[in-house]
Amino acid sequence: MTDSDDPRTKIIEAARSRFKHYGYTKTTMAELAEDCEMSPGNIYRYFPGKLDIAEEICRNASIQNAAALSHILTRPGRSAAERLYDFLFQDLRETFHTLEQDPKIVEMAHIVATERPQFLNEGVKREREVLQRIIEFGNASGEFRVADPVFFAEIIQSATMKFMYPQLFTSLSLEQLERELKGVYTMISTALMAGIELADPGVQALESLSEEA
Amino acid sequence: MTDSDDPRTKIIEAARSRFKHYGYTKTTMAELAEDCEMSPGNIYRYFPGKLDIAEEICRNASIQNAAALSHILTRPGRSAAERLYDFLFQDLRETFHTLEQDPKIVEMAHIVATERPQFLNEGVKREREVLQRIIEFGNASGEFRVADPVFFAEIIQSATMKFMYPQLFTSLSLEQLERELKGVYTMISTALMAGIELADPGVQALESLSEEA
DNA sequence: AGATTGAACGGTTCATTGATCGTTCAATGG
DNA sequence: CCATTGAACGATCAATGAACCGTTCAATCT
Repeated sequence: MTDSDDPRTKIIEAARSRFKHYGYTKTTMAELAEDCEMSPGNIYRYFPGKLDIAEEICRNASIQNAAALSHILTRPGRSAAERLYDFLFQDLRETFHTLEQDPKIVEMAHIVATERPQFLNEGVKREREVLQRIIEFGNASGEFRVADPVFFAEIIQSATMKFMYPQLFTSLSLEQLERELKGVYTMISTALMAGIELADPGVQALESLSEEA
Repeated sequence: MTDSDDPRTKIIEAARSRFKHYGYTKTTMAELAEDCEMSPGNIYRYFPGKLDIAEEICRNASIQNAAALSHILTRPGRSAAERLYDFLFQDLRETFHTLEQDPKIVEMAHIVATERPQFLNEGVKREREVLQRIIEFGNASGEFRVADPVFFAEIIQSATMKFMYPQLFTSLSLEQLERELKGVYTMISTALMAGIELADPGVQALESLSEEA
């Protein structure tokens, strides 16, 4: 492998292993350096700091997750609604299981999300692009009638936030989450198929509803 | 007033004032007792502990909020969709402003929610009953066609969770939250009007969708 | 000269101790 | 005899100082 010669990937791999087993805070730069057979100072030739190593590990995982989700787009013989269903449930189950079975990963993710608020947006945006393509697929096949797929993808993310970061918000079991997600999915797909006149800047039509009678 | 003679309400009022100005943790039972002109020990004749006083203050606020929301049901000349809109936006604005302008209230609410996990469910249930009646109103007027109003009220709460506890989850401005909420509202009302065959135990029909092709 | 080192720096964390606070209950008062 | 007190108890919190860790950089090596 040409990768393991690259000091950057060597550091990333050593860090991923240590962060997973001992946690981010319990891992010292000295230990990391020893694993890579270099001095602590030398790590800083490849990364600005410890947090940037964790960020890159999380980003790689997020990219891999988004890639797995994008495969839903090319599965043969599925309707747009079915692809949306697959997307939502695959994402829920995937994140639920990773967060469930190791708390050390949760710790790292939480620290990166807190210290680098912009990072979460990246991942959300990556997933939104897949959602958007599912909606456009539905529009093309005649299944959906959505005016603004970009904005509607954002709305779907708003409405399913509870299920995308499961144990951050609630302490519900996977069964309970899936039961509720099925309901939310049915509501979303019903709206998609009914044809929704939703557009991002078109808020004037709604504005009149908020006035007092 | 017959209320101010009652030691319980006297304690609640003194506590609300102190918790609001100095915070829950910074208020001591000794100070509370002094305000009520009694000994610290005597408070325990009326409340099991400090946390129970905070819980009752929060519960009163939640009940008052739910009562204000239930007034939406009797406003004259509004459609069911408009009432749903009022409900969602009134709740967002109300909680946003209280949490925004008083960090001490946020502290108290956060502690009560953490130490008494069941408490949040109470408040959610109170609001759900109002939502349910809005849906039933829409069914009766012919605007909506919802099979299971109780379950669908729960689904609306799942889909609008992001907006009901605004600053717990995101750091978005009120304007951004309202922009997204308008989108989610449009999606919900579209589904409601399209007529949704959603029922709580009816998950078999969806189950087949999750299988691989 | 560029790559690498590892000791030195300063900020943070950690354990220890002393004070404070929520809670209890034997003693007091009515 | 019941309501109320306030001192006493144990748990929690704040303050102190020491150890540790992330980061830097002058010295060293190749």
